[in-house]
Formats: sequence, C-alpha cells, structure tokens
Amino acid sequence: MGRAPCCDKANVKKGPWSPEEDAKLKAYIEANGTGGNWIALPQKIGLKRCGKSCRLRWLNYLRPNIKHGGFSEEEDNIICSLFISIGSRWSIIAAQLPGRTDNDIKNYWNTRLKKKLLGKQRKEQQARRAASCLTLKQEMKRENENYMIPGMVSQAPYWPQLPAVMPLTSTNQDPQLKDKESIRNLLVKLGGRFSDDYPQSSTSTNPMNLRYPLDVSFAQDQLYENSMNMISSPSSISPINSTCTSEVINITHFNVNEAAAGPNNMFQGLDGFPAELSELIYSLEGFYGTDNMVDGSSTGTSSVESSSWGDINSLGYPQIVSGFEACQQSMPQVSTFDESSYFGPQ
DNA sequence: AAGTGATTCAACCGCCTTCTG
DNA sequence: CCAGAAGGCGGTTGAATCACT
Repeated sequence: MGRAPCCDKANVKKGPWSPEEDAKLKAYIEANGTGGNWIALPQKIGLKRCGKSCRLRWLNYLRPNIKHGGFSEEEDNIICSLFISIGSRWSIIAAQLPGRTDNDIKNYWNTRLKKKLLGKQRKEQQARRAASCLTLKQEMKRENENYMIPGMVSQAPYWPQLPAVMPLTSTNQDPQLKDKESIRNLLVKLGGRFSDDYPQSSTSTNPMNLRYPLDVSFAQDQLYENSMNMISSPSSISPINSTCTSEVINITHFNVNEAAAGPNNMFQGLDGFPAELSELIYSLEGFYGTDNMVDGSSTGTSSVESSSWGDINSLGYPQIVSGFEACQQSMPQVSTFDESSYFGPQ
C-alpha cells in the first residue's frame, strides 16, 4: 500500500544551492538522466536535498539552454497575450518561449511586466482625466460666470468623481459583466472566438475547428499538446456537445461558461479572473488602441469580419497566427448566433 | 559612506492531479 | 477501487542586490 515518504524533511538541506551541489546534480543528470524518479535522485548522488528541490533546481537553473533575464519586446507581447488568454498558466506560457522557465516568466510578470503595463495604463488614465477635468472645469467656470451673484463667495466647484477606469462600452452595467465584456472583446481582438460566435459546423474544412484565443496561441505543436492534455481531462473542461462528429472538435470546442465554472478550468473562470486583470485589459486596450477593439456584443456585424487577423501580427507572434489564417478563412461566416443551430436539437 | 526603502529572483510551500501498489 | 506517494504547478517568501537620499 502506498510508497515510502519522499524524503526525511528533518535531514534535508534547504536554501540556496552551492556550486558543488549544482555540479553534482548536473553531472549526474547529464550522464544518467533523472531516471524518472526525482525522489530517489538526491540519495543516489549523495545530496542532502529533497527530490522536489532537485527537480526545481534542474528545471529552473541547471537545464541546458536556459535563458535568464533580457526578455525581448516580442517575448513581452507573447506573455501579455497569453496571460490575457489563459491567465497565470506559467508552464503553458513558458512552453511558448524556448529557454524560458515558468518560474522566470512568473517572476518577470510579477516584478516588471505587470508594472510596466499598469504604469502605462495609469499614465493614459491621468492624461484622459486631466483632459476631461479641464473641459469640465471650463464649462463650469462659464456657467458660474453666467450665474454668479454679485458679492457671493466663490466656492471650489464640486467635480464628479470620474470612473477609475474608462468604460469600454455600455454604462450602467454590472462591473463583473463589464469585465467579462472587456475580456471577451480583447479575446476576440486577439483572434479568438467564443462558443456563441459560431453555429456548430461539422462540415468545416478546418481540420481542428479551432475557435478560441486559446486555439490561436495553442496552434504551435507543443502548446497544442499541452492544451489537449488539459482539455481532454474531463475534470477540467467539459465539451459542450458530446455528439459532435469529430472527436477533435469535441475536445477543442468546449463551453467557455462551463469551463469558467470549474476550479481547474482553462480560463480559470472569467468570474475568478484576478481583479488586476480587468485593469490590465484596459491597459492592453491602450496598448493596442481602443478604437481597434472589437465590440462583439452589439455591432451586428460578423465577428469574423470585424476581427482582423492582421491585428494579431502586432502582438509579435505571427508564426502562431499564420497557421490560423487558413483556419480562419474556412470558418463559417455568421453574423448572428442561433443557439438551436449551434447546439442542435435539445 | 551609511541608512533605508524598493526590487529582483531563487527557492520553498502547499495544493491538485496522476500514478502506483 | 482505494490510499497514499510522486510529480507538477502557481503563489509566496525572504535574502541579496540596487537605487536613492
């Protein structure tokens, strides 16, 4: 029954690795491999380290072809795009950046990229606020001058509080809905499709019937495999139509809403998106230009028409996009969503 | 030069999923 | 089928380093 404990916690060294320890671990793995058992590894080498610690050290530092620091603009864009698409799935994001580790990307995001984006956004907000305030002040000053009673003490005008973030589309909306809408719009802009953007088409020439921003990012083989593993896990994401003709369609064509409800979902739940994400969405809108953002909810125009694949090239991963342009062209052109045609007879 | 706060990043922690007996 | 270990992952921590006063 079961197995022996992985390591004697009391007899295990913690903290930074010494060059000697690094050398031992590296030499052994390069000569013998991991042997498929990290827990047994330190004992074999004579290291007083936990197997997990060895694994981490190897993967994040000693492994060949590891790059540290010096993230390029292109890498920044990929990280941002993927973070918006799939959230903090650092291992998946790392799979798209050769030589980068999930830990590195996570650190880079938390310490620099996030601040970079938020800083950019705040600057723009301040500029917008300043512009709005100036206009408002001028108008109120004019009105005050018109209605000023002689001898009355002039008071500081009351400025209505401006929204913390500029509303994207409609006002008077549930903030959560607005967040979702923003995320949705951004995802659409990034080239993705929601389950309600298209009717089901089993005759599509697109071999994989790729639809989502995830699909866009996942087009590259490695990431695709990762996604297939995750998506095909019944505990993570449930296909919305189990009678679909293609199994590939089944597993790629999952229901975003259902997916969002589960704890291990691909999107980590739109409801559960980190609060900062909505702020970042606005940052990215500024990054890519709000005018270019697609309002997929109410324009009445086809999402296919309104979402330009050319836009994605600006994200810095044309190699991902190129494989999808063909898929995109084979997508059915639909302007409105008909649930019955999409889900089939209930 | 010293003190202090901010930043970076390697490493740990704990949770979840997968695997094994 | 079940219990528990291994593997994997994301979040967090804290020592080292940097930047500023």
